[in-house]
Amino acid sequence: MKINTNIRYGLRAMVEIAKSPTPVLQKEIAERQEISVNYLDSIIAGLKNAGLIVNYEGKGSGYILAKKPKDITVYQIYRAFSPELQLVNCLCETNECRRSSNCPSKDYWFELNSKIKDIMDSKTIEELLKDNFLIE
Amino acid sequence: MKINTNIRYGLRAMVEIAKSPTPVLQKEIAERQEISVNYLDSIIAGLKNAGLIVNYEGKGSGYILAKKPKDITVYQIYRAFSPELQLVNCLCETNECRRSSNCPSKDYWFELNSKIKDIMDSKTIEELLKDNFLIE
DNA sequence: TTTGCATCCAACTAATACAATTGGATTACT
DNA sequence: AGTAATCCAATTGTATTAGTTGGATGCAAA
Repeated sequence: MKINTNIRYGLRAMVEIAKSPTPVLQKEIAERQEISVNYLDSIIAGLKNAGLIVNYEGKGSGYILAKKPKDITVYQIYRAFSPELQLVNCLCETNECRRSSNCPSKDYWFELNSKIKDIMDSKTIEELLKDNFLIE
Repeated sequence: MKINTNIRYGLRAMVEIAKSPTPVLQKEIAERQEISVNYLDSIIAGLKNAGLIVNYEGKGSGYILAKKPKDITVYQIYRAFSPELQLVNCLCETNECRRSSNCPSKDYWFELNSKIKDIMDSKTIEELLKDNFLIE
């Protein structure tokens, strides 16, 4: 069970954009977060595609959040790169196995799945920054 | 984010053993759970190695739980096949990156990591079976 | 003591997923 | 036109995963 690079970098990029008072260039995110500019390409694409960030062209260009930090959750970022969380394949009706209707394991994985989703969906970028600010 | 086959099958095997009033042969687990006997080899080995099941030889042989169902948690089964849950590598001190001390992402992953561990460690085999029995 | 199961164990393979790079196309401001 | 940034597709190398194969070992009934 791991969090993959898309999501890790995606969250870091979002934090970087959220922290900045002015629009941020991809290059700047890459530098500040020490991520390859090229690799960041697909990360930015994912975030943009998911409607989490927008960019303007021309002078003073760069990326900004598409919504308020309090309206962006970690799960939204997760979803920018992956389909709905599905810890085990049999949680999806089309992949159910014959034992499904009476399977303690499946029931448990479903429960865990929901809880993880909840934890990710109840944490916003705003809270993330606030938590961090308190420690500094 | 996925639950791998070792752990899925491991949990199913544990449930199968817990449900049975008498010791269960590997072959029986395989049949009842529709898992290849051979593949089950390594699953059983993991569970046994972790001290979750034991087997006796001779007549009436088979596997039984090494502890009471109420003392076996899902996280123990997880641990039979993997090191401690570590959603992202930088949670481990030896893999920390330079930004670590002030990284909102890391703090969040740590929090999520703990919560997932808690959810897995607070669910016992006993509860798993009880929950399932209520539905039937 | 031989035969038959069942467990035990290591090596191997095929398939997939992951992280990351490359190279080039497009866009739009200067 | 030139430059810088974004956009996009294809490719690579590596690691992980799921699963198979084949055989060694141990025990007990015949």
